[in-house]
Amino acid sequence: MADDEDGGDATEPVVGADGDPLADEPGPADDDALEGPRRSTPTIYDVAAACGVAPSTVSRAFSRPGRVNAETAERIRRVAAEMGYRTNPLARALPTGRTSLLAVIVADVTNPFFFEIIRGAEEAATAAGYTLLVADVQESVDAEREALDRTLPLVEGIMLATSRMSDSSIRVAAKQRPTVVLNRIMTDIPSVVTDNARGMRRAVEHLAELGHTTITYVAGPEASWADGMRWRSLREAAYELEIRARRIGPFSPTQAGGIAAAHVFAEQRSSAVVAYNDLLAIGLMRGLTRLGARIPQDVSLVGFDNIFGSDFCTPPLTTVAAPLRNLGGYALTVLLDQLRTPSPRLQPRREPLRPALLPAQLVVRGSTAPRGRRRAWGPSAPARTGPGQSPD
Amino acid sequence: MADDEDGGDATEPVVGADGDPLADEPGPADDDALEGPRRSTPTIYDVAAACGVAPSTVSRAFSRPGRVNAETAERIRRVAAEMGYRTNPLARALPTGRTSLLAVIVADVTNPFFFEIIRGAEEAATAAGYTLLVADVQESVDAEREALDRTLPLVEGIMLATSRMSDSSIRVAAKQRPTVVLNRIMTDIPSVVTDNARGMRRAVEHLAELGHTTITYVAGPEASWADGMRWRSLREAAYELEIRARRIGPFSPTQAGGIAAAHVFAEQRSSAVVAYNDLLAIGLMRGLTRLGARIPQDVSLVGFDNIFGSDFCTPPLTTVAAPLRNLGGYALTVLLDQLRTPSPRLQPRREPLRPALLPAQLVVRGSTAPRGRRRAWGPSAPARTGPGQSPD
DNA sequence: CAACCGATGGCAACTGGTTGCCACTCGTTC
DNA sequence: GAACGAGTGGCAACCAGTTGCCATCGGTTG
Repeated sequence: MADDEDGGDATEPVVGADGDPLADEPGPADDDALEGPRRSTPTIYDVAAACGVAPSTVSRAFSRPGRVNAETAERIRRVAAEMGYRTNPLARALPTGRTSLLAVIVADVTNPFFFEIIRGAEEAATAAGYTLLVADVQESVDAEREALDRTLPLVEGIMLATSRMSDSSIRVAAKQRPTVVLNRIMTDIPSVVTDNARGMRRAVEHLAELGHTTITYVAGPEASWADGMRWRSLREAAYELEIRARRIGPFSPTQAGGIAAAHVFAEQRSSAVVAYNDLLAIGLMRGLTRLGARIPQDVSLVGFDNIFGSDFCTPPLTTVAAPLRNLGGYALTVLLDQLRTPSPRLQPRREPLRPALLPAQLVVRGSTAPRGRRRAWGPSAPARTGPGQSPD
Repeated sequence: MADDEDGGDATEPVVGADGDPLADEPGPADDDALEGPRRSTPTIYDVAAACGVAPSTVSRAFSRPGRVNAETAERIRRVAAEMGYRTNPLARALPTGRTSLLAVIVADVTNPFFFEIIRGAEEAATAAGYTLLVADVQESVDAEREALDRTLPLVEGIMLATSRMSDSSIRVAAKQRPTVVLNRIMTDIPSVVTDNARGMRRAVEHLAELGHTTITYVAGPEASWADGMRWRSLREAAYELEIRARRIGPFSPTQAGGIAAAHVFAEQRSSAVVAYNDLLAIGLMRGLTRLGARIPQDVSLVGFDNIFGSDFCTPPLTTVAAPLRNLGGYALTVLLDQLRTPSPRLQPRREPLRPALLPAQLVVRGSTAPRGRRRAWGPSAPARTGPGQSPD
């Protein structure tokens, strides 16, 4: 988070695009530096000539420490620096295949769930000398396949953060490049996931301690693995703690979905709710508030993921925090490990690969409270005249 | 926004990373596909041999429509498709320099200000057949320079979304590749900015219509161009509409900065506030609420940018919406224009380049209201016992 | 003194496309 | 019948590095 945009000086309130921003009327005087902008960067051949050595020696001076006499290497490096030599990554990549690029494919860059994942991955990649290529596929399987097609030949490895593709499509990709999947478990491809089960367990314990005896799970999309997993975990935890568990949904995991869920929930209430994710929880919060319920006095609400914004909705959301930054960073580490050990990929294995489970953490904020006595709210309840809800 | 993460099946609650995820105990039976994973993709040479033509003909069949006899070309394409030939982008890029890559350097991927910008840029890039490389520089000038070093030789053009570097550093980069800057105006490099002046004007008019007579501007970072511009525009608009304008700050444009600003503001109040950006505004909102002020009854609050979350804080924030998606998309278009017209870059020009100003839009939500009568709030006011603010 | 060896540097092939230029064919025109 | 020109295809150079292999050299060992 932190700093923000710079801005433009608008002393010239000119609106609209320049028709041809680069049109340059042929001037008489200032064409002195005719071939100025054409200066291309020097190559190892130029450096070699300047040093009186062979190009291969220059190449080795940079990429094979020790292979060249120390003094010679030093001289070459000095001359190269003076000439402003920079090795051309494309030329290096062609024979070696080492592009120093990694790709992360995210389902939706505008979903705050991914921000910290990208940040974590980028950090780890940069630290390891790699550049990260972020591709947004806007929740489309076709776009994902195309992005993969485009980037696969370019990169040394790929990280699929929440792929929408089938397992077999993922395997096809993994056959070509080292691959790691996030938030999804595959037995033949390294996986990194949040420990949803434990996170849910913590959430249920928290609600139980507050005296709640029935929990409603507001489900996300049916196709989501996480959704199934969270619901199962909730049920198991509730069983152990002797609490009733119910389920409504599925709903789209968006604010709109949450608002829709609020109406369904109003028909079959409970004092506590766990939502599939924060976006849904926030929508639910808005919907319930509009229906006259007070949170957390009437309904305690728990979300999942701890995305940006879950701390400044009102009340701030209690949520099971996914270790987003670590998720991205750790997944990238797994990818780097694969790059370092050039073992045959996707060999049929005796025992399935075990996923890495990263711990979730329950962040208790303002949306959960001890169970109060029952109170009327909702469409059928008498209109409230409390301190004005904002006209939204 | 929309869909969200998939999830892992946690029937096997195994924690931690696999030591060596790819270690494969040498099995006796399944090594039949010995050179299976080693199959490299076919090249134009393979295709040429299969077709009985020269490699150059294959190359032209793909990249020079019409240059090759239609039947021959068709045959080549068919055979290539059968063999699964895909042109190697690296090999193509080496002689031509056409990598089909563009880079966008953002100051902070976790800042919601950038989400839609990235999305817009990525959309435009993909549509034009380019792949977008997103680099996050975490607000660090050094990291930005390094990211630039790393990506410049790889890409065909760069988009600097809110660069922290000096103008001259940007010019150095622009000398090497077509460049466009966002949220910053340079006279010799194409710029795309939000029309802050008009946006601010609309905000001031809105507050004036609500009866406010004094507006406090809560400033962002001093180094920010946008900040200076917004303050100037506010002052000018206020002057014309005969309203008083005041200014406090600078503050860090974060939620924390906003909370700090709340305390300063409490000392010298006014009924209306315009904040440098939404993050600051949201922090301010939280800070003021904690101090006992009611928003919008006691203080009307306007933010800038309309970032993710500004609609679900309480009350929802009235804000000057930057056309984020367009900003990214349009800037990318400008970049593509430069790529298409290979004119000399950065030639000294008679007349300065005019920036493209994209219109902002005032989004009126719940944080602004008609000016009410003065009411006591703040640390000195008698403690309020209103409907419980959540324990945050 | 011969054989050997490690250190060092150069040669040339290789990565996989692109493209300028030339050669050939065939139909047209003077 | 010669000259011309468009349509096609091939040759070979080129992009800028990397790397296997060999030659040379000085020093060491038997």
